[in-house]
Amino acid sequence: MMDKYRRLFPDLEEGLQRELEEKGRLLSVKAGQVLIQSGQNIRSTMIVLEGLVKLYRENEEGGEFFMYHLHPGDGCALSLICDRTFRTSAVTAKAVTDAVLLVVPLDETENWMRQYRTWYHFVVGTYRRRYEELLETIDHIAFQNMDERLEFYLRRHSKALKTNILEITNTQIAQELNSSREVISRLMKKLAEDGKVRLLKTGIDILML
Amino acid sequence: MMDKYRRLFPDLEEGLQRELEEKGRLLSVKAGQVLIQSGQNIRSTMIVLEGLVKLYRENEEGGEFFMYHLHPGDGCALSLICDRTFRTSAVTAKAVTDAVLLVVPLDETENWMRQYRTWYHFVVGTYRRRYEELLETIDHIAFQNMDERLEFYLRRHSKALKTNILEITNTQIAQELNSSREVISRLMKKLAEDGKVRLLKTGIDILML
DNA sequence: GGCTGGCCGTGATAAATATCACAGTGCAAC
DNA sequence: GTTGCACTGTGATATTTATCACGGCCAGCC
Repeated sequence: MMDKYRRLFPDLEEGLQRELEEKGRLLSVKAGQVLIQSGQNIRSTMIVLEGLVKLYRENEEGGEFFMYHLHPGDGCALSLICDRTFRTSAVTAKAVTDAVLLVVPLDETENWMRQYRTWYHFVVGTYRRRYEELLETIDHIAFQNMDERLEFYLRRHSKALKTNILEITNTQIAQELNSSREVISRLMKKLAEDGKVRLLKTGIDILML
Repeated sequence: MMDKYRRLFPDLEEGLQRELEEKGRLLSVKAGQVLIQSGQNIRSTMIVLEGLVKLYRENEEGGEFFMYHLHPGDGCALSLICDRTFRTSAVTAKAVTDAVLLVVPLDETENWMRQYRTWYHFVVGTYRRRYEELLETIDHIAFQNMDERLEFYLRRHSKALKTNILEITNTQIAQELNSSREVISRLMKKLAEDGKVRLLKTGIDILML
């Protein structure tokens, strides 16, 4: 299992590699399992080695809002954020598929930052990518209508899961876009009429990639 | 002027302080001046020493969207992001008031990251705070209606500018919230009726803090 | 004075989205 | 089979926001 690193991070310094194996803890989780909940006090960060994790934002009234996915090799920029006084709203991480995570105590990482150049680049890169994804997300809610946002959502998920066929309910999509089932249902119908998707008994076939 | 640091960053290591004075360049800008535009290739980062800077997101059709302010002592998390291939939409930074910036080449900062603990904390802290503000912004566009967003906007700006009286036009607010002048005008009227603001000839008196 | 341009307010209307009510379908449990 | 449950589709309607069209106000300028 430890050789997973080598594929995901081919250029690790030897020392860092040893430290990761020593201090890191492997964690296997089932699809659907919640990894980080509301303002939990997090004292470790995690890196996805296998599977897919999704992050979303929650508010008081149970609304949730999809932010982005973490793929194998991605770190969680948020774990560096979560150890703060949090308000009622929060960030939640959930495994989309079965997944394997590498969990590292935050005490270690501060030193690695100084000692290992590749770790530094990894952290900075992680922040940068998450930040850009958030910006992209903002673009979509700020500037686009539901139909465009829905298309984007489908594309994004189809890409993340590497499949044309999404097994996902309209209800779920509505939640993650903070819309309502009926609206998604109607928009989906239009997408089907436009030949952009095909509606299956159970799932959606994305044709528009 | 260089003693500005001491107030903003009282705990700098001596070495870092010397480096900042040596490698950093002071830059004075006028209110309204644009500091970072669209996918410019940025090779230096900046720290606000005096004044107020605002960041917003732009899209193709000239829409803009206010993200957050930078206050004295705040660094620009984005300059670490901007040196990437950018799409048509981009981030823009503009001085709200006359301002003084400290500009530091990015080549230096990577070393400081390893050498100086306070710099490390400064950078991580910067990322963390900007990230949180983005999340907060997302909350507002995702979960709230215009009236609530407007209130939040007014509060935020009044706090940032440390004044109850905002000299700002409805047109401008509409742009930054990606709405339209008429909508803001009507909502503002309601806010006035509710006693939350007072509309002056030129400006808005915020009563609701 | 009489333009002009920028701002504001407002009614009328349109478009986008949310909500409500209800019926249908498939499926699993009893 | 029938009951319950989760999901879906759809019409009717309400709410929110955007757009259009207009007139008024004020400051700067010729």
